[in-house]
Amino acid sequence: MSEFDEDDAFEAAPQPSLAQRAMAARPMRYMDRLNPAQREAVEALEGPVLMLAGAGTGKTMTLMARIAHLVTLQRARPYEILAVTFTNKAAREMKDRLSNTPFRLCEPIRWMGTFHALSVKILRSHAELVGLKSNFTILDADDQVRLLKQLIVAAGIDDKRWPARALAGVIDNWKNYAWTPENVPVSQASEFDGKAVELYAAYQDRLKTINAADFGDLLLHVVTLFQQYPDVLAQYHRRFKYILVDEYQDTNVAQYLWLQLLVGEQKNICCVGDDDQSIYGWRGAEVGNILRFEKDFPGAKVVRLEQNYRSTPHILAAASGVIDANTKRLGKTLWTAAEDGEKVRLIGHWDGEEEARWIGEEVEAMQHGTRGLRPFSLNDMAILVRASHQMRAFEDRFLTIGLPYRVIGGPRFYERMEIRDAMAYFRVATSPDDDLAFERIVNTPKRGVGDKALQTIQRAARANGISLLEATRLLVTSGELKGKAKTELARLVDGFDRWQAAVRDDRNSHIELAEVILEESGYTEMWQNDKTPEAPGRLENLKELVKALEQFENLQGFLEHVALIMDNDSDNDGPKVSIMTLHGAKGLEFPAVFLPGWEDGLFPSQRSMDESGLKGLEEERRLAYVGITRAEELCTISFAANRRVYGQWQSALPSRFIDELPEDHVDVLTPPGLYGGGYGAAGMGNSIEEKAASANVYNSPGWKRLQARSQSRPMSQPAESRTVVIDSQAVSSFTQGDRVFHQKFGYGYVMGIEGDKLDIEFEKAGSKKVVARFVTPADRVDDVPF
DNA sequence: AAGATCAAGCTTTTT
DNA sequence: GCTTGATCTT
Repeated sequence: MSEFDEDDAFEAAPQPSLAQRAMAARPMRYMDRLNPAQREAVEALEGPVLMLAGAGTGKTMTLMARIAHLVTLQRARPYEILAVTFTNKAAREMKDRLSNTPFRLCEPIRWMGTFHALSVKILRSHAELVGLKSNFTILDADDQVRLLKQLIVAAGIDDKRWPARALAGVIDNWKNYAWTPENVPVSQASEFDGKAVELYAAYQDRLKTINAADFGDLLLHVVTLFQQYPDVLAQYHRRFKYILVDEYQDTNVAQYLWLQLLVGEQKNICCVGDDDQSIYGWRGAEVGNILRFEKDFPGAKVVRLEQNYRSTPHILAAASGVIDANTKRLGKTLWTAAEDGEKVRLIGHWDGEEEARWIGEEVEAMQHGTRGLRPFSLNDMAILVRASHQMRAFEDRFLTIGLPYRVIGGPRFYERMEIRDAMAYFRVATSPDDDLAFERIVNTPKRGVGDKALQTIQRAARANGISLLEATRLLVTSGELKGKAKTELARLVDGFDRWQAAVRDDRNSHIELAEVILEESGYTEMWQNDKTPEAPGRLENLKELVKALEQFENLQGFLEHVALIMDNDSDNDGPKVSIMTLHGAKGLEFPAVFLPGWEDGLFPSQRSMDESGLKGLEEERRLAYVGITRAEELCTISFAANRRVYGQWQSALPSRFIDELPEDHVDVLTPPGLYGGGYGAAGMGNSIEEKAASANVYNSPGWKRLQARSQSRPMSQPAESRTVVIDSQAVSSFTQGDRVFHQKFGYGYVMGIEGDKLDIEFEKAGSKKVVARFVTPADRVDDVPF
């Protein structure tokens, strides 16, 4: 891979690059945009620096200016800088922005990426030293659990009582602490019925034989590599003159060690973070790392960025009010020069559906400008939820009213069955020892291989110490397999021989190769013969998969990308409102933000509080802080009295965080469901009091205060009625009884037509009212909308 | 061995 | 309520 080319330059003397000379002509323009604190952070190049950067204080810009400064002053060449980010998104964004004005580094910072991505890069060069081959595959959580399950069963443990997922959790956690099986402290011995350490060791063994690493291993292996091979570490010390770390508050112990090892004598490390935005404690992140920085690096310079350029004063004040309730903080005071703007809006709803309905209408209204607000593009609006299952209510609603949306971080492209299958083929082709992948596709498409045949193969593999693929080859030639399974498997082994040879021969186009594999294996054919409504979509996805290959040099590079980078960046067509989790929203900003589901138990999440007590609650509070500070101009918080959980109705109290919002900065909107905003309440005979009593909701301090506030204010107008733009052509192209197809609901029949909506009885999803243009006649499923 | 029917567990967050 | 995995039936 080309990334490794500069290894040749490992020991070369620094030469001013073209980029540097270009910069010298127009020196340090990036400095012009910085405020004094930011400038201070940029200019403190030598020695350890901690940059405490509050939300929206221009952290990324400062970080990039620092990189530009290092290069301009020729302290380091771009490849001598190690820049670690927490997400791939952040890495990509920085790379993009660094290639533009005013930074304009023509030469990219090659060593910029997540801990995991950088670890892979390091491990590919030294895999043998940690017991892997350089073409090792990266297992995702799913593979990991499947492998562990095999080991649990093999150990004669009841996997019902001791589920593999739980063990995976334990092992992940240990890896977060960089504990190898030998290093797990005795205090942990009782985990998983006292079998965890033993199973962990077996798991690590197994990973080596199938030439694979899980996510935790990527960090762990680098740490052990550096600990055991000082000469290797010394190479990297010589290379990396400066280290920058983003989101330092999110680092776990393993990452902390990773950094400690990599920092050279000069301690040129700059860590950027915000303790108030530490929201990954559950994943092993240690806020302690950032709190302890000055102890770890005596003489460290600490710079605080406190001027916020993102949000209005009301929004900042609301966020501060919430986060102030936390106890352990380094302490920052955000301020802004911006004008007042709108207060944070707060609204209660009867149930989750009404909340979704209201937000849907509000989003539509805001597109055109409502309540004296400016119009907002859909791209400028986002709905941030605590847990991903909350997304469904919005998806359903938006689909029904035809509001374009995009789900960020939802079920991902690569997690789909067909993509995982296809990748399993690619994995075996590039890494023949990958038994897990082989197992996945050995009978997909159906090759007449059942439990019995598979067990025979596994036994042969274990007996001879070979991979499943080799074992299959053995059994096919020895004639131990019979019938359909024999001929089909012979073909499969044959196929892999050819494909593996093709992988090794780099004259081949990997794109064509991928197509050949999917074709010759019969995988594409399998879906072509499939008559279920999903089949066309799956074929479409496979095409997209092959198309995605274009951006990579080879199959392995692609597999690595998919394993590490889990986003589907595809849809940029037309404005859409975003739906994502609060965690997924970190680092993003939107002019208008909706924060639904502020109910105790949901947010703060009951589970967090049960498992981690006050610590958990404070992390939830930081999450609330992150949510509010995503908003630039308008922030709307809402809660529902009732919500369906597990299909069961449950009522909840408004979140305790609502009580923490400072009154002066909040505008209480009248709950439409309770005060005649349109749905439910009017004319149904059940008074507000009855509803309140039955739900036992409105006795909380939060609700009482809410009522007190709303009485002192004029009721705001219900969202003005809009004329719906009807695509009459689309409606009229359907008649009752038509068979239709819908992207989400599948096939169904038109039962009636109402305005621009069709009343459809879906085969799977039941009866729904759906906007006509989201439906296609069933005989034309090829050109589905979206 | 493949398809069908039934039960359980799930809903925190992600590299 | 939904999906996944396990068991049953052909």
